[in-house]
Amino acid sequence: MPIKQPNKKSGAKPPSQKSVTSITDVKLNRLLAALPATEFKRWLPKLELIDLPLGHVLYESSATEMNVYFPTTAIISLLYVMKNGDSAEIAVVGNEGIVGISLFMGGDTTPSRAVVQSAGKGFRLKAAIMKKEFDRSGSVTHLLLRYTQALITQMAQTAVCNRHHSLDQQLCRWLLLSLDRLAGTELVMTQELIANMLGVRREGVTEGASKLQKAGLIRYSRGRINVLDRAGLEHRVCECYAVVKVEYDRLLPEQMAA
Amino acid sequence: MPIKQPNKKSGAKPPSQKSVTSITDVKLNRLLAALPATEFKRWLPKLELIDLPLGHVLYESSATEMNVYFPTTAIISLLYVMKNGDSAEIAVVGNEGIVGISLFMGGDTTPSRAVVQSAGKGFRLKAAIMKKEFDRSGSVTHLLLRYTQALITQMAQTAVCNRHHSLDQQLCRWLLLSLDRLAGTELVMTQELIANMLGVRREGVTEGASKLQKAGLIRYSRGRINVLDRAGLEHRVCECYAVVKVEYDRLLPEQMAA
DNA sequence: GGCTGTATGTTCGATATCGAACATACAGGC
DNA sequence: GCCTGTATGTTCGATATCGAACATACAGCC
Repeated sequence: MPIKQPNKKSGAKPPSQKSVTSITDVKLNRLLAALPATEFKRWLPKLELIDLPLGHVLYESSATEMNVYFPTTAIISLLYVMKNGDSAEIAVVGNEGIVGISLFMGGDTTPSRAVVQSAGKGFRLKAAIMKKEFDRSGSVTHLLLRYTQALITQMAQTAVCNRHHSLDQQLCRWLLLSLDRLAGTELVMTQELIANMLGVRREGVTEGASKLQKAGLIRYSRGRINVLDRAGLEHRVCECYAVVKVEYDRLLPEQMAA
Repeated sequence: MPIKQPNKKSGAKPPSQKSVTSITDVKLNRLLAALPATEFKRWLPKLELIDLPLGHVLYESSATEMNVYFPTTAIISLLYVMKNGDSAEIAVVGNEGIVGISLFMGGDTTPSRAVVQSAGKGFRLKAAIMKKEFDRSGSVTHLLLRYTQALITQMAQTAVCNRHHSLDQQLCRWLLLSLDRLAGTELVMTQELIANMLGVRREGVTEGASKLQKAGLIRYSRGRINVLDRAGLEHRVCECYAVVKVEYDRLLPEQMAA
């Protein structure tokens, strides 16, 4: 069962793309939507709507992280890059979450990199404001910490999945995780990029995707993947997907799971 | 450079093993030692010293977690167990940390299991008290969150390591992580158990350990491993060990890094 | 000092993924 | 409608780890 998404892409916003922050847009992010009214009102003028183009780096491994981001229609990938250039995604963040948790966790930075995996929009909040707001209200603290725990589960499960499951299964997991964070059924994503995220060879992804296409579950061509049979993917995926999904549903506020 | 440990095992406590909680013992855990004086005094009578024998399960995947634990001389392994019985360690906690973070993160439980990997002692604090104390003082909140971020780094790096590094390198990483959390240079641990933690075959560990022994870095026999050349291990280990080490030193309070 | 259980060692073929090199084929600009 | 770059497909042998079966060897108990 997919996380339902508001039926709205980056479009549907009339000529009013001025500096006025649209409440409707802000509520696309489910953490922001879950804020108590008081906080929501206070945050609103501080939130900057920004474009997140494919490949854009929100923060780099060792750099001081200056802001946090609340994706609305974009998907952000958190990945670790090693000295030799090898990389692996450790978690993915969509409109259910926030990018830059180390800011309120107290570390300011983390050794990971945050990259836009699927283009879209999101809101930015300045570091100083975020820190202050985190401590100011218990509900904000608890909301963000519950989200962080969900994220921890995703990371841990990724570790286990990397150890024990086949590339094919991990590809299904990755497709489903992305699908849950998108409005439609089309992913704009080359196999090369997927390989980078999963930390495997591009050829491996080609083989895996080819099997899925032959089975009629997906259809792809030149950087566009259409999911035709979501249930089919769920049938092939390893248990890791469900474990993470259940934890997200359990930990995130009611209105968010809907 | 190893994390220095107080030179004290489970021994060194005179006939006074009554219900009186020893301040010296409590301070063996570096999070507890870093508490502000006020909190330390308040917590002291609530902390129960307990034995943590090898293999003891502190909490199970789905069970409600009733307490948190501050290891002093014991080492706890956080592992995920899959339906088919395969498992993998996602992080290890020693006297620098706390077991049961999901309690104050707001989830109460996590889909992981906590097992004693190296016998020793630790302090237990009741769930209700922990929750209240977490919210009561900003310094406690921040101390525990900084530790949590360090833990997150360890998990993420484990995920990457599982993906990209050889069994031999991971074995070195595992030995060093354990060594950092022990007083001496001897690990009481069969190769079978190490295999379980790493999520690999026992034979693989035998081969890896055999190489290390032939190289003169360790010596082992029937469940006891002696590290003879720590620097040699550090020379063979992958970068993952250092990344985690640096983050722990950076994030944990001064007196802890010492 | 022999018995027994657990820990470690060794071997086999099977499999998944890798690394590299190269073939095809589509999309968009001109 | 052709050219070119990027995306995808295919093949090769090399390697690491697996799964299973079996051999050895030490420790502690009687």
